[in-house]
Amino acid sequence: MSSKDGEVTSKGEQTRTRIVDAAMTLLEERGYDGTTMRAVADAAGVSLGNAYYYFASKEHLVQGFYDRLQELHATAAAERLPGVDGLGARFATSELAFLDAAGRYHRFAGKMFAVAADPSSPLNPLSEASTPARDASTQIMREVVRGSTVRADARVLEELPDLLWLAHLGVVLFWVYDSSPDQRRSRLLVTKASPVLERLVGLTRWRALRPTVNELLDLVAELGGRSAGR
Amino acid sequence: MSSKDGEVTSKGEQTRTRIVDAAMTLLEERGYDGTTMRAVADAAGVSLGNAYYYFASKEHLVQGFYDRLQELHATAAAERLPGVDGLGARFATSELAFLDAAGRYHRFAGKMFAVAADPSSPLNPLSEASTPARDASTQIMREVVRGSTVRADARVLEELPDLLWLAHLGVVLFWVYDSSPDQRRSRLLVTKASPVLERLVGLTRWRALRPTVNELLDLVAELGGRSAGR
DNA sequence: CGATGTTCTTGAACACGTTCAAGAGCCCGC
DNA sequence: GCGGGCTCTTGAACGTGTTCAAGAACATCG
Repeated sequence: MSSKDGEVTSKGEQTRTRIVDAAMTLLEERGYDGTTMRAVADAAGVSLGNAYYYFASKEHLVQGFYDRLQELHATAAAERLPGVDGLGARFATSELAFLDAAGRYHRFAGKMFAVAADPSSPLNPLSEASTPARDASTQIMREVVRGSTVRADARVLEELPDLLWLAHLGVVLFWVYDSSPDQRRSRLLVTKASPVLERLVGLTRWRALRPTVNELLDLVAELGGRSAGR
Repeated sequence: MSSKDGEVTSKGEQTRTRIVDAAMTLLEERGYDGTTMRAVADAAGVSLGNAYYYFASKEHLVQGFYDRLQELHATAAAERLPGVDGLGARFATSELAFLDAAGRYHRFAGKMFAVAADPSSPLNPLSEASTPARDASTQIMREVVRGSTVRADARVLEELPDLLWLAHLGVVLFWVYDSSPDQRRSRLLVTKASPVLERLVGLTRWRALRPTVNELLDLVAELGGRSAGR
């Protein structure tokens, strides 16, 4: 693949990194629209065409940012989770970690989200290209569930990480649209909703609710974690 | 407003309509990206700049399409709802009406959705510009609830139209990402989920669930129907 | 060393969404 | 009729994301 040896940073890889670094700086400085491919190329010291040699599109370039945000979330969550017990508290911890990590990028989160919402975009959370990012995210939720002392219906317990991932998407959605200062309302949502979530999960052990719970789970299972894809 | 009399179609209004018509035809024929502003202007028999006199942006133009789709949904739902009794059945009827009306545009629904997902877009369901469309949509849900024989907790009953609107957004979301032939899975979702939804609503009358239900409603109320906006 | 194929780089070009100054058409009061 | 102020219309221009043919730099093999 490379000329030299097993060294990770071939010439091309270095250029690629320079481009991503330039892009991240500009994204934070000028937002999505302000970050033109020409500006990125200039800042990275390469020609416009060269940037396209490494990244098929602006969206592919932005995915680099997206992946890094995911990492920040995973790291922060792993740091804070130990010692936290209840399911609700653990979920809240994870989500607050996300809000802290993502806060500085909130101003262009909307644009990012819009780009990601396109099913044909590589940034789409359900797309092939972001399978790693999605897996990393559900992994966090698995950790949230595993360390908790929650009791629930067995099937629910099994599906819980995926369900929490959906809840996380909901939080992200709310956060993206949150125009309150410092996104306080998003934090409010997380702290208020988490106990309710825990209570709901606990309720699934009730005999009388079993049929309804099973109906719900069947529904989720049948429609598949991979949403509506074939 | 117009030169003539109370006639609805002034010169400008006619041109505006011609442009929207051209846009809808092209959207169905060529998809979102294929529908260039130049092509729309050509098809409508006006200059490019003229199209921008009537629509501030491509997104605003597409909103014309969006509004019409909403109308089609409302009309179709109003046609089919009479005689349908249960809440689940009524919701399913409304949603299937939507799926039928929207089906032909599914191929570019993703792009539309992506554009709409941008908080700064006029197409965004929570934006100022789409207040009418949103109201029209919740109106359908009010009708779904009003005609039904559902029994539920009083507060739930009051919030139900808004909650069903959220459920509708969920259906739309699923549909957008539905790549199954003829979007069969979306229809499956609607037919399977509607009875579960009815059952859940019915459960809210249980004494034992009252605290949890109230917690949930408080949460929804506090965070506001207008999502995270101030 | 020299030839050959691969990787990397360039700048020009294209179509697009959008803006804008300029003008055409129209209506009203005089 | 005619001036003045609207509404409506135009075409050129700008900056954008993206493509592409061409060449430079480099690696590999004889």
